[in-house]
Amino acid sequence: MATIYEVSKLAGVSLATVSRVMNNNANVSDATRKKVTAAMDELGYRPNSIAQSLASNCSNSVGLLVSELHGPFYGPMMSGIENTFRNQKKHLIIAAGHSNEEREKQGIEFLISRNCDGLILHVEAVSDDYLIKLSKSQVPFVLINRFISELSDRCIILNNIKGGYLATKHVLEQGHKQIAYISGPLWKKDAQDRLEGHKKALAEYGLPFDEQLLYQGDFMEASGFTGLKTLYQHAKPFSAVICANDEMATGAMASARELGLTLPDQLSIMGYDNVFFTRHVYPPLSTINYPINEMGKMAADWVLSHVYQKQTAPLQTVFEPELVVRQSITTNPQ
Amino acid sequence: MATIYEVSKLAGVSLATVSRVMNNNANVSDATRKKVTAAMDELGYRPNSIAQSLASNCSNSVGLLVSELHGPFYGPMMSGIENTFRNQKKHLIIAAGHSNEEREKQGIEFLISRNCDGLILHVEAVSDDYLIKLSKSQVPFVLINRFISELSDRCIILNNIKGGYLATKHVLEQGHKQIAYISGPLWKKDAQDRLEGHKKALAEYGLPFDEQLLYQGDFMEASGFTGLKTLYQHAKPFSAVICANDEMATGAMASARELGLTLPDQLSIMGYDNVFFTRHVYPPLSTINYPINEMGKMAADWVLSHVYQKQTAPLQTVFEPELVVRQSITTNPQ
DNA sequence: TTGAAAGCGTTACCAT
DNA sequence: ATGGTAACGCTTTCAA
Repeated sequence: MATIYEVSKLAGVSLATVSRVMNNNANVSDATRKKVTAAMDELGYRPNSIAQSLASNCSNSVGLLVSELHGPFYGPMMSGIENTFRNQKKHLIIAAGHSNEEREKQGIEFLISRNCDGLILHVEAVSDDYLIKLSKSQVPFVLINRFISELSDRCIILNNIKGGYLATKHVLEQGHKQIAYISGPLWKKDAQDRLEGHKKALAEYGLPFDEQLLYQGDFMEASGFTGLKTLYQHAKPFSAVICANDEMATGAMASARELGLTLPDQLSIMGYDNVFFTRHVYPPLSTINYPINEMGKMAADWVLSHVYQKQTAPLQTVFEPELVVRQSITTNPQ
Repeated sequence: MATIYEVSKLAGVSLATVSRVMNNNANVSDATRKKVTAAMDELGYRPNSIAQSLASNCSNSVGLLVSELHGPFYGPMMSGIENTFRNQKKHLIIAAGHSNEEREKQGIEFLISRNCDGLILHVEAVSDDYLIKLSKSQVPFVLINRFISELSDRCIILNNIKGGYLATKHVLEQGHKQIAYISGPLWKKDAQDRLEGHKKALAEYGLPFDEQLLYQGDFMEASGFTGLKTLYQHAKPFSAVICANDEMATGAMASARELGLTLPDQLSIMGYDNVFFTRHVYPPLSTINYPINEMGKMAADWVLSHVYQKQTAPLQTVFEPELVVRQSITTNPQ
């Protein structure tokens, strides 16, 4: 592999000049620039990005930590991010945190040890304090789907209260009055917010919130399954169940069928996230759109702007959810 | 950030010695090793991986090119890969090729320009020749889901003929005799193989293969939709349709419902890949398992073994598909 | 077992 | 506009 040194020799110029044309920087005369590029072509020269990184103290790499690489949620997010970075010649180093505190910390450590210039973090288990402390350190980072007031300018989030509100309002508008709710784990802010939105909509319709109609799940499919089952067996009757995410809604669907209910006639089900497979379940699931792809892009823009001082479209920090009506909610029940 | 130099000064040893204990290499006396680690702790020393890479000519990074970062197929593959690499302190640089020749080439170029020590490629659009040429160059790479005989030792593939055979055999065993087939794009080897397996099973049951019952799709959902529709409207009757992947099967399901068919009674549908959402469609889709997660891990092991000379479990190059029976195939039709 | 010193391939500052 | 040269932080001979 040819080095900058050989290029400089062949072109009859100094190292510095070659470097200048590489970074098509500074003032280089057209004549020498041509000489140099010709030499590069002749030698098939490729800059060594590692040497560049060392000398410039900039690795051009940004770390991305997600909970899982699989699953319907992270794919679109990573897509958006990868795309905007590649156009900018930055590269993505990806690690998984598995929603587990130790592994999230390890992942962050790992990314930092890889000399990432910046980090995009989708973390769930690590504490606010940890992140606040981290923010005092070297590496700049932006958070997706997490709000910490001390770090509010670097939190890219969805308005979950509104999303929760929209979901329940839609169900109410279809005439449902007895509505069960399967929440996420309530120590998570997004789970709280979605529930809060639910209550808000209920209140707006003059309906009391009934603890008996609430089941606390964990955002995973299985908890939707058992959630619906326990609600159905132990609670008062309800004609609709709202799930705090699509995975649980899917679990609830399976559960409903096992209970012998025909969907959506005997039970309406509402999801949240608009994960891609919700179109494919049967009946197609009504849900709340979570523009995770756009939010990923925004996180990438944040990094571009804050870490690399690039011009980007104006940064936006909170995104708005939208109702997606499909066929899992029945009208005028009973 | 402390450097190796400061550590050496504090510990009262040379640079070389510090380097030795970092790579807990060579023979270093316990005494000095202790001194050095103590100094490191005191300074909070973290090795600079970029400097290490430059000096050692090893970036400890491996490039992964997939078609898409989202979608049900690549997630599990990336998961398997990330996991085995992180344990080995290697990191993954991910790029997307979008099943497009130019972008795949760009992606590979990009990864190479990032000084990856090795590459894992899931490419579809790039030619065999290109890859053969690439194999003569510096970077070692392994291919997933692609077979090139000249490169057979670095092709990690599924036995698709067998998979296609298994799928059709299962349908035949349930008593179906008129079976339609929606294939992938037939210029792709895997699509060909799956179809070949289909024909083989048919032949085994003494049934002729009927071109009229074949629709060539493109592995995307929409083609399953239109595929079923055109088959249904123009072809002779059939009681089952076998799709060359789950996405198309999902499209076919939607199509069937639009045609007013009740599933699975009036039409049995078979998928391929066992992508995770197949459990959630209704009726749950019978399909062929594609152990993509394991294959990803194997690719990672290949790299570990061939690039980093690490000991790994024995390498396996072709994987076997398995039948997954759910509820989308009806028994004894008509 | 340890140390000295020459790289690794760039960038960036200071001259000219 | 161009060149000289010291970093960048580590690894890796080669000697001792």
